[in-house]
Amino acid sequence: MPELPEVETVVRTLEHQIHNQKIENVIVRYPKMIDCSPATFKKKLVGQHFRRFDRRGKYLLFYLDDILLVVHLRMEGKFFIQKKEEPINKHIHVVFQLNGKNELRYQDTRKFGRMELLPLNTDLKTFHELGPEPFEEEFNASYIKNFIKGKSCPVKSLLLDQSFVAGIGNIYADEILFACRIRPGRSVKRLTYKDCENIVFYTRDILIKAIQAGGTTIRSYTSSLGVTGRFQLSCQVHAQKFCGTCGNEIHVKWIGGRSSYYCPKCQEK
DNA sequence: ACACTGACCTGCGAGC
DNA sequence: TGCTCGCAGGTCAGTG
Repeated sequence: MPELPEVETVVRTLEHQIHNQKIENVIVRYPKMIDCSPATFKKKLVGQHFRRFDRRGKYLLFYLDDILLVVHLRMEGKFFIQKKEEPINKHIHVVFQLNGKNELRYQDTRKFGRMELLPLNTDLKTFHELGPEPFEEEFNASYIKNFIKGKSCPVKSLLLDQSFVAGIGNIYADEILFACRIRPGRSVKRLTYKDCENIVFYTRDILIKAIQAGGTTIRSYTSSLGVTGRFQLSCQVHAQKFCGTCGNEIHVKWIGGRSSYYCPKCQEK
């Protein structure tokens, strides 16, 4: 699933492939995917060029000449650069026809992804109620201590809360907590200052390693150039049967509406 | 204000 | 074999 590292990989790959390309036409095949009418969407995008590429949390940011196109891939959203004559499968919901032979196609089996158009000067700091980026200095142990004051949720829910820190999803939340030796169900009330320091350290450590892996393991699909960095970080606990460290059986618990994987031996309550 | 639940979607695998 | 059912996961609206 696209979390921060995968979104980062997609952004950098697309930047390489379609920088300065012009949108000549837009076809919206599933209107619920966008935040306005297909006619408006098309009108605002045709004639624009892809000038700059960035990421905020799990959101992809495409800076065009006069407008900002924001895309959230949710669970299964993928971008492909394909030749215009290539057949369009039923899961492709938005097509950006570019100058030249190619199209930028958005595919999303479960139709969960969303696209929106915003002014170029949109304040990304408070955008979608997002918290700091994991690599910003603002995300530190004192910030965490302050954020959890008066709260009582499980620490797993804290990591998934995008207003706490932007970009962590279910898989990396489990991996970060394993590295910190904290059980996902532990209340944030029981986090020590040292735990908070560890959360900051291992969040960055794991995300950096995942980004690096994403940069090197992009898989090409059969007839098209895949732009989704489908890396799979070798997980220690998430979706594993046995602990990568002690070999103990991994437990799965339902926390905050998500399955959470942990090692009862390596991670403390 | 905070915490939890269901809706949004489709494909896949388990169980009958 | 063919059916139903539950699960996967990010975000947000709605409820308690």
